[in-house]
Amino acid sequence: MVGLFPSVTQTPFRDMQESKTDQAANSSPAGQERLSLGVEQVTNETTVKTCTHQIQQALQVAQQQQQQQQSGEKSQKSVEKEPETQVPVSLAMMTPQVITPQQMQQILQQQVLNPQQLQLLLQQQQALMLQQQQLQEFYKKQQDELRMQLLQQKHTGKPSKEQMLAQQMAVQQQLLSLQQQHLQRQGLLTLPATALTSLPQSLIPAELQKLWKDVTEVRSEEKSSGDKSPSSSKPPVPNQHPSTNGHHTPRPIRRESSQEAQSNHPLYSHGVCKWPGCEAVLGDFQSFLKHLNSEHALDDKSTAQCRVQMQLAKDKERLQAMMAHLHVKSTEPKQTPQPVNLVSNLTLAKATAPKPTPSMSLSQSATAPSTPLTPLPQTPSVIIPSSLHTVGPIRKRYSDKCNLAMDQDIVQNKEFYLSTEVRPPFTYAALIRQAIFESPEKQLTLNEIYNWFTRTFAYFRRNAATWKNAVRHNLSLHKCFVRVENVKGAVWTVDEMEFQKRRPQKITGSPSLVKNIQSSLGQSPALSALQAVMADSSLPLYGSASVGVSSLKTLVSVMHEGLSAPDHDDDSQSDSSLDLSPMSALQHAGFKGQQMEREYLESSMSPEMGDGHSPDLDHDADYPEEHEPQTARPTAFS
DNA sequence: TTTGAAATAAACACAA
DNA sequence: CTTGTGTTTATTTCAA
Repeated sequence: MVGLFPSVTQTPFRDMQESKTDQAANSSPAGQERLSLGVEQVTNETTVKTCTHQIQQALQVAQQQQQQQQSGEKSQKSVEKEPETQVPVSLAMMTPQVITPQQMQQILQQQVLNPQQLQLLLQQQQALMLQQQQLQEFYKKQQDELRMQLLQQKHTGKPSKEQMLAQQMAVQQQLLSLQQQHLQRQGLLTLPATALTSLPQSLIPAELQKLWKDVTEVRSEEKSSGDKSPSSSKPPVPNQHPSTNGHHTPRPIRRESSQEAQSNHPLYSHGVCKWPGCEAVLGDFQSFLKHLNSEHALDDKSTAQCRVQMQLAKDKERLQAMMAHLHVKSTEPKQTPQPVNLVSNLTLAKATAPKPTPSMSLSQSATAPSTPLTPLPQTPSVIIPSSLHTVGPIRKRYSDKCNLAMDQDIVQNKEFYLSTEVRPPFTYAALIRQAIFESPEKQLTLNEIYNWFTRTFAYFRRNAATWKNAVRHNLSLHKCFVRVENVKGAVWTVDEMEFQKRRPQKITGSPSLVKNIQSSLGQSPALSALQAVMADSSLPLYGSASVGVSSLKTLVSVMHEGLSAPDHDDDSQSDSSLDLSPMSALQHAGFKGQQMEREYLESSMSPEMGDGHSPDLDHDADYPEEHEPQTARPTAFS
């Protein structure tokens, strides 16, 4: 892809093309972060290893802050914003944050952290350690189970890394919910004092307590002497992790309570305080506020509880990252960075594809959220960030040859395609054919074909002018598409004979990939699409996950808008609601050879095939026709 | 290096 | 005149 960049030159349409190319090229800084997600992140042990790293990060952050403060600039903003949102969070994505006392001591000695930061670190540490303990238990248990299952599989079939990962993923999922239940049941954290006593010695020596004490003392001093904390002057940052380095974990809550005018307080619902483990019943909102201020004020306990919640969130993100990881690299764990070179990434992705992935079922189900195996509704959203850049032309598609595979793919990955702007790995011709086949009458008007595209693929909700043109072009170009005139106008049908005729001609896409499909039909081309997408993606998946998918999405679309110039319509929103109805009926009842043949014989040009069919092609019209006051006219230049 | 298929862009015709 | 539809041509990219 990149390779083509410099070569694009002489055409009169260069402008447009370049803009496209830019999009593609833009996606280059890809997977630096991605690489850091190793297989081992599932295991708990690694968390310890990374402590040092974390500390270093923390130090850096702290130093940064110090410099800023010293430089006399109004540092509040940056102090609060930058470190909180950037460094630590992405860091946190990787591992739970646990700091050894020694490290803590070191920080203290270096005095790069202010007391508040220290306090937070400590609190965080405590909460996390507690949690880690619990986690460890679960992990152990689950991993044992895993082992058992794998052993069993060894007898029945070949186990694969992917399967294992999938299971780990499932485990992680389970874990998350278990964790939540667990913690909530316990009223999470009667902490920290009680918790401290039960923590593993290796992690929680008296030393730490001492440090803690020091810190709290300092803090109270500061407090009394006039706390000019950022929080007092700064508007709250929504969605911000009060995390890692953050001053004032409880800040958001406090602010909320003071500002709160509406009663849709996130911590207040149906007369019950939703503070973790609280559940206090409070008649009205006022008393809730009082309760909030008195019971959940800025204290150690609250802080720790916040930490835990944060950790839960992080774990959730971790899970998502894992899932994303599995999508991308299900064939090859070591698909390394190559951040710039899309080509090599793509090649790599392709190169790995041949290896028949026995676990296709995994990726399949993973990409199809509707599948029982992966009930996680957010599945697509994990992928969204990367796929947001409308992936440019991936010249790796399944030819029409793999009709069956394609059908299956589309069906099985319907939600995936619907929610993710991945280019479907099929040719326009194949897609058009599919669209027509899915219609009850095996015929569609042009507009209905358009609708099918937008309805079925998120990808085709952009650049309408482009792909619509392509659709028309394909309809005209290929003999296999027959225009039939009827009362209502013209509809398009598929001449399957013709279609079959051209099939053997060629197979686009890597042969091995195709072979793969042929050999096991259940496989998911979406995987390859995904791979391509991920390879193309410029978004550091992990860094981004910490930002939050939705905000990221916004960000990316902004980027996208800024870069990709001329044509795209914003028609996509409304129809995200549309649902499975037409698709579920889509077990297209095979091809009626005779019908098509007849039409074929009548020659592709005969107007008035009559038949009066198409009584109701309007199953398309049921859909809120999203978009499209949009002009199909090229707006790019004039 | 050649070649064919597909994607993309665009010009043009024509009817509503 | 605009828009949607349909046809055609040219160019580019990719993979065999």
